[in-house]
Amino acid sequence: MSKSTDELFKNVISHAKEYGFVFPSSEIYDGLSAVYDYGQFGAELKNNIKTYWWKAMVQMNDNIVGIDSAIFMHPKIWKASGHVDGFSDPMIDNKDSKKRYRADQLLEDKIERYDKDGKTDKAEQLQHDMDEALKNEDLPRLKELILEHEIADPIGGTRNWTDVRQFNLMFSTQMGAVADDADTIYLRPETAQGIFVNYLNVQKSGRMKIPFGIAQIGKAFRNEVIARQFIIRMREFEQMEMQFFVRPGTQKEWFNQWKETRLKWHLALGTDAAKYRYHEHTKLAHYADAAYDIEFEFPFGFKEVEGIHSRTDFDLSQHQQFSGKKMQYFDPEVDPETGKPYGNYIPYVIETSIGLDRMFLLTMINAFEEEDLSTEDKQDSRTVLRLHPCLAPVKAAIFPLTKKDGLPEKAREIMDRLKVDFNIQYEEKDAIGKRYRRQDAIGTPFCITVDHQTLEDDTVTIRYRDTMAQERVASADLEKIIGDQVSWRNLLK
RNA sequence: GCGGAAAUAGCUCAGCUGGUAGAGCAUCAGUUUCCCAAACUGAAGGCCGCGGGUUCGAAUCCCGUUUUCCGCUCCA
Repeated sequence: MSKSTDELFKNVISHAKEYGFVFPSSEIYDGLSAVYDYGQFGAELKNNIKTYWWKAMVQMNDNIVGIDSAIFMHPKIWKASGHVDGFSDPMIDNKDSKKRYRADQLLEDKIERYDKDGKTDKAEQLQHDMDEALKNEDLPRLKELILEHEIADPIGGTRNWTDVRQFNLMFSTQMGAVADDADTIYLRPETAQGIFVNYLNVQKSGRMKIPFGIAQIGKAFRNEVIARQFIIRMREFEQMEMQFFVRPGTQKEWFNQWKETRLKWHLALGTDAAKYRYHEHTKLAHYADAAYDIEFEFPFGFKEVEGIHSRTDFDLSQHQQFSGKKMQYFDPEVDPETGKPYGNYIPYVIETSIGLDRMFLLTMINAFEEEDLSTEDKQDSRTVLRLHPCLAPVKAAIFPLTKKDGLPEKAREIMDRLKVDFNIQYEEKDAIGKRYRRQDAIGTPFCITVDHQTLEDDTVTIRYRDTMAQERVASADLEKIIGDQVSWRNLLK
């Protein structure tokens, strides 16, 4: 990482905190690792990003509908999805080789070796001890066993082990007043399952015909071993996901289409296309038959912002098996090859899944500029967030040029008119230039100044964030001028 | 998780070999000015991340801990 990009990232983080975009969670108590809160402008920006996504996905596609499923779900769902078995392992690290192993697998290997060597007594004893320890979730005991049986790192060969730790990516809690294993439920580690388990409800109640999609925006939780780089990897984060249900055999086409559609969504914001790239997964997850990430070049390198995955019929099949409910869809359309309807099948799924917090950070980094405005006479600079007007937290700020002569009253009158349509700020403190710069720092695209001429002919000046140029316009035209610029039409057309 | 670095005002940082806590910007009140960081006057803001230890005395030295950043590792 070069020094300047490193600086950029730090400056964005400082800026985000200083101007009320992102704060460390629980900061007065020293913060909580990898948890962040959105401040007054951050919340607005985040909501605008959500709106852009929701409109582009749900409103603009008549075959996609949106839902909002609960964070708590039946625990069996996570068994069906593979999350329970995939992510609750006792792990141990070797301090010399820095390799991490599953503690139970190291012991299993040892048992096998005892068996091979004819030491069946030892094998049985160890098996018994291990089962006991696993059952009781006695992690110190697992380490004792590893030490007792002199198990060495298969790669490094040393026995310099850390303690055994339970790695479970899912947060768990108890439902019901009595703490009992049977009542353990999880905070969802992804929003996708909320869509899969509602697939039948939506399809039937909405009379949806394949191909169709279900979209959702919501929080997900992962107990990451390490979480760093600001809001790139958080323990509580927000996803915007869409699962698109298609006829088996057509998944490739749809996959390619969504891959392109989603990148276009990003580029419509005016981001430099060179900052984006696709990354193809070569090692596919157990559920996928194709997977691409859309990556963005953050100051610390390319990072995944969005994933487009072809999930086959894995999830719906699993839920059919675990729930005992049929997940099939009857497709009445006639197959030209056979001349008969396609009939019953479990749909294949194309998933688009974007990390909202990452999108937020991307937007901030992309918009952030420390512009040098120095002239020969004096040094000058400004910090400006060049946010797309649709995403800007505050659409316009209204300033009376001075605090006297009835200008504040006039300015407030205009604000009261505009605030019905737009998020507006009013400021009368400090010199006009300073107020302009303050608004630049939070990305407000327009500043409207009420001066003495306003009282005579009802015109105001409008000053543009990006060019810093000013224009005199009729106050009555403001709704149209601002409205045109912040209209979602600019992004969705 | 391992290794490295850091933590002092809202932000950026200074604070020497231990001896009363500092600056710039920002904030608030006022005067003045008025179209791009104005000036002046005044004010507020600090458990020097937290806990222990050494010391007559710790922001400063030592130990622990929390949080953050960097590298590895991890991320179905």
